[in-house]
Amino acid sequence: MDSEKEFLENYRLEDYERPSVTADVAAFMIGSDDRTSYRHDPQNKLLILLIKRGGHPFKDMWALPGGFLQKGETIEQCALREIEEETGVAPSAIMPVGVFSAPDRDPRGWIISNAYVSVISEEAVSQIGMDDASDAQWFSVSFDRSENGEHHLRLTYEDTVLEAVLAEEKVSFGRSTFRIADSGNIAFDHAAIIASALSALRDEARDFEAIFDFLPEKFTLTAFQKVQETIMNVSVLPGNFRRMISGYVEETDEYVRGDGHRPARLYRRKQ
Amino acid sequence: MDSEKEFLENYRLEDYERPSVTADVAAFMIGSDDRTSYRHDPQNKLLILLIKRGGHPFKDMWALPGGFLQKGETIEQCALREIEEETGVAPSAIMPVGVFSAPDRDPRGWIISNAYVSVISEEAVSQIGMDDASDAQWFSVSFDRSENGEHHLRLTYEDTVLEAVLAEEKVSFGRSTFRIADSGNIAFDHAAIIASALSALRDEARDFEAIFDFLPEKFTLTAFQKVQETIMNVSVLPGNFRRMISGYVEETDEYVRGDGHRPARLYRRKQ
DNA sequence: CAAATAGTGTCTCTAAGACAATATCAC
DNA sequence: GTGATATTGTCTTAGAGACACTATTTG
Repeated sequence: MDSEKEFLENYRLEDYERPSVTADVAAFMIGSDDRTSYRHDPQNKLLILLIKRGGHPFKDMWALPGGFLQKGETIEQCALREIEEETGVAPSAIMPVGVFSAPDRDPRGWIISNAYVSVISEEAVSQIGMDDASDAQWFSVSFDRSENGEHHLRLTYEDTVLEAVLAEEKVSFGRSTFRIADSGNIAFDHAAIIASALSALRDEARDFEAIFDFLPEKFTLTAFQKVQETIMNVSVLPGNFRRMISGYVEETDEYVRGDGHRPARLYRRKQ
Repeated sequence: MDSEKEFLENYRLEDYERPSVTADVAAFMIGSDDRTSYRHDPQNKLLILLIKRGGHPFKDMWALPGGFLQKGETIEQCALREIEEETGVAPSAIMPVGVFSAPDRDPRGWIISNAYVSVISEEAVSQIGMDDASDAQWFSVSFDRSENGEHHLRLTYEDTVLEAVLAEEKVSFGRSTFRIADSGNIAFDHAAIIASALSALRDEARDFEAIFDFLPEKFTLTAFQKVQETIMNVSVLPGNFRRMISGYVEETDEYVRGDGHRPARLYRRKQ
């Protein structure tokens, strides 16, 4: 096994005038904690898929799933293909986040990354199952703004904690990008990509449409609300939430029972 | 001057595994009509910059300004550079719209386009001036949804009318893309890029932040409102508009007089 | 019955839409 | 004065936040 230095000396993108192009995907899922009592409903967690790198550069560090654009496919197809290769599941939704093209972002050379957010429903993944020893794992996500305006991204999987610090930089059109102050041992510039992906996800989740992609076809309104709260990191009073989404969903005749409290009606997406 | 067929036979992107990467920019400006009477304020028009192609493919057709990503620059820098090369003016704002990567979108070969929206203030452009015989011209824009759900994009400059028809296709996250039904003699897939750019611009203009990029430092509230209405293609009662933006602007002590009616106070962006 | 969630109703507050009324200038 | 835009104020309405109250289940 050669050193990273040796590896980089031997690795050489030939000097054409074209960059290599990749798609990197921030794939999110909503997971559930164990329930603490027979009647207490479980808490939700926002999870993101990371891959442990097997080779140089950034060997043994965690990175977003992604890969090179191949001839004959679109960049969206590339992003979908990469997620399916890693999880065995096709994401129910995909959305572009931005293009990361700083010339020095990849030590191998001139490689630009098209970043995507994708969303996978919990039931699809649980049917596949994921090996604990696998190099692909779901990390629990927290992303908050601290007092001094810095953003702290914290990704946790069992004993592994990746904690990155990012500075938000306002650019035109009222948009913002993230500059890495501390990569927290996340490979490449992926800490910044994850921060942008979370921002994009939260922006979209405000109009409820993105939420359905996390849910099965039929769901309780409380499940809907918990997903929304997990993504947005806010909380709404249940009565008000029901009123807000009433136009987006329709009743079914089915109920969920056996949870130690009043059964909840199942709803589905309207239209 | 050889034919397009001959040109394509001689043009050959060598068969590496990497695409060529371009930035194409939809650069918008707000222009003014002539005033119809001494006391009537001029109407506004939304304008977009197009370049007449001098070479194959799509020779003599109109296209968005753009060009190839060069080593050592980011894709945003490439987009800014292309606009400045064509207009002599640096855009006051730039925003990514999407990546267009269909394998057959460019007859020269595998070329993917990073699309950007940019905004240029009228005063900057009018100082430069633009030659009527130039291959770069500002086209007036109209973009509407017809009864059957199709979108009609109409770009006009003097006698030249480009009229494209696009179908809106819903993709995940409540987003939509445009498929070209009739390119209207706009080069490449640029009709779809322009439609996406207009959608993105209208999305952003809803929170007023994007509007400031079209305006000089000091402006009247009516000028602000007209820009917003021109972009969004809606109209608001003046009294209500003033109330809505009151939090975003602050008064100056200056007034605009000489327009055949009551002078208007100049405002500036707050903060 | 207790604890938990499911579901309904109502009061308040804010922001947007409609619209009326006044102000001020160039000609 | 006339016709245009500038500016302010008020009435109404729609929707979100707060909160109280009832309903229904499991252990």
